[in-house]
Amino acid sequence: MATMRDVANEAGVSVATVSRVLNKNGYVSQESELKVIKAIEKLNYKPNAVARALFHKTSKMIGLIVPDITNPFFPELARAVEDVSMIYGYKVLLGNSDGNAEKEQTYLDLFNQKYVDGVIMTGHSSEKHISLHANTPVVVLDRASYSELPTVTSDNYEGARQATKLLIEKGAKNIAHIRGPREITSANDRYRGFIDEIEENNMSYIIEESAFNLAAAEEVAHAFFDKFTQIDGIFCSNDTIAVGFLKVALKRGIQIPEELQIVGFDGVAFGKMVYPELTTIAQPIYDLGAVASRLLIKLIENEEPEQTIYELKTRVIQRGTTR
Amino acid sequence: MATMRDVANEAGVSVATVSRVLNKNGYVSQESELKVIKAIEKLNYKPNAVARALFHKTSKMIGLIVPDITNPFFPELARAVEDVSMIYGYKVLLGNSDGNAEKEQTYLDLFNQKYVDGVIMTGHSSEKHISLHANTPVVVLDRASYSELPTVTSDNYEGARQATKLLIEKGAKNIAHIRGPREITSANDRYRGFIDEIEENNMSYIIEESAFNLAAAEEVAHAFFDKFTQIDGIFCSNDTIAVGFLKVALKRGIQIPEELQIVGFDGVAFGKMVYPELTTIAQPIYDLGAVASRLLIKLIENEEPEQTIYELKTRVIQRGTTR
DNA sequence: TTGTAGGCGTTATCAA
DNA sequence: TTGATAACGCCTACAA
Repeated sequence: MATMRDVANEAGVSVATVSRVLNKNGYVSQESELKVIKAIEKLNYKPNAVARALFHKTSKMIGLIVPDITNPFFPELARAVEDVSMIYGYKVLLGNSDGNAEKEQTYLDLFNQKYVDGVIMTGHSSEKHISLHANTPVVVLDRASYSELPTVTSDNYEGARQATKLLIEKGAKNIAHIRGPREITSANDRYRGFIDEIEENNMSYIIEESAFNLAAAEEVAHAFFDKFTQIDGIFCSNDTIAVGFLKVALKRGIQIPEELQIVGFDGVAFGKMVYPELTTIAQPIYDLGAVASRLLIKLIENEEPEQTIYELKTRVIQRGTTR
Repeated sequence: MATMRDVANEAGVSVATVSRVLNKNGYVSQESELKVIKAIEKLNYKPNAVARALFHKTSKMIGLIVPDITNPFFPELARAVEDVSMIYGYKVLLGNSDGNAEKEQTYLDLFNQKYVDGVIMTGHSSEKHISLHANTPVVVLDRASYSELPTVTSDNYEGARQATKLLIEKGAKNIAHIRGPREITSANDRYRGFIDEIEENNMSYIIEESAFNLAAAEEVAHAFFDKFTQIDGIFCSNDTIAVGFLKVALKRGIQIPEELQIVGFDGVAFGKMVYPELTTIAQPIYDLGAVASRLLIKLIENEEPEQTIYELKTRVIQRGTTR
């Protein structure tokens, strides 16, 4: 690897001059500049990011912590973060926390040691624990906004109301909500949205709970269908649960959407892979990531962001599991 | 952030001594060691990874290039890479190449500038282009082994034979193969496996081609079912295509698996989300990533690896789309 | 307009 | 057993 020194020698100037043309600051004659540029090309010189980081205490890297990249919600988010980071010249360091505060802190420490310029945290572990180098900005994604930290979420409450309203409009009379885990803020917001909408319509309802994974959802679904036979509309707290219910319903010969309508939440890709395709409340997943990255980068670069809390709108996607 | 200097001052010794206790090399008295350890704790000192990297020309980071983390095959791979890297003290830098050689090279350059210790490349762009700092090891994942580079793949050829054999065993008489794009090595290997198996059984067959995405697959499927009505078994080059065909078949009222059996390839998570669940040839996705990381780390640490080419076995998973 | 030199935080060499 | 010190590659005063 060629160094600045090599370039300087090749061009017959000092390293300072090379640095000047590289960073376009300070005076440098046309002549010198040309020589330097030629030398750079000839040697295929690329500045050493590590040395730069050491000097600037800044690395042009951002850290991204997700609970589990294997969860279909997060790849799209990660993709967005990477895309926009790249545009602004930032690389992304990835960490899976499994929603575990200790692992989260481990990554935070690692990130600090690497001089990452900022971090995006998603997931639901309590953020009381998080300790980061004082002036490293953090933005929190898809998590409660009870904190002081800049936050980007989608409007889970309103989304849940949309879901419930849709079911009612489509003629469902006996509606159930399968809520997600109580530790997860977004699940709670969706629950509240459901309740408020249904009560405003003076309807009765049923609540069950399931973890956000397929096996759990199927188990809950079996028990559910054994117990309740009159239900003709289900709003599930996310698409995974919805698909679990859909599968079990199909297996039991329940006609979808004629006898039973199902609405999910998230808008992940596999909603289009099942048949009938899943009606769902889509979060703007890519946008969440993109907005979070842009916000973070503004924070990093000390530009005053217009806002520091974003709550993005959800969108109703009507497909085959509603009439 | 406390530096070594601070620790040295606090402990009343020189930075050299601090360095010695940190790296456990060289002589240092019990007494000094204790003082240093205390100072480290008191100041909550963490060594600066960037300075270390600068000195050692090594960063304890590995670069991972995937075509698109959004493609359901890669998150599990990435997770495996991250898990085992973490165990050995390596962090992972992620890049999406979109199968584009130029983007790939961009990441490679970035990685070089950051002193990454090794890189794992997946996807299908030609690797003639790849140029990396001479002694940075690379392992290639899920790609042809026509190269000199250390490679980890699964046995696509044999997997395709398993798929075909299964269809035949289950009584399919008129079998089609929906092959993947011709630029993709694994698609070609699967194609060959299909052909060889079917010819050994003296059966006739039909070949169609589809890109590896749902929309394309559905389109191909519609045209396919318009044209061919006798087909009772389809082996699809990956699970996405298989799900596309399944959806269209279901929509057309074709009984699965009674009238038509479908076998996919990959074993990704959504195969269990559809109903009937997808029968498939599973690649050991997590293992692929884990094996690749371990191999890479051995290469990085100059341990002689036992082998440099791995071809992992696939596994037949019989579910609902076969009898 | 250009070059010299010191420092970013660590490590390793060499004297003491 | 310990401490100066040079070096990793880059950047920025400061001097020339």
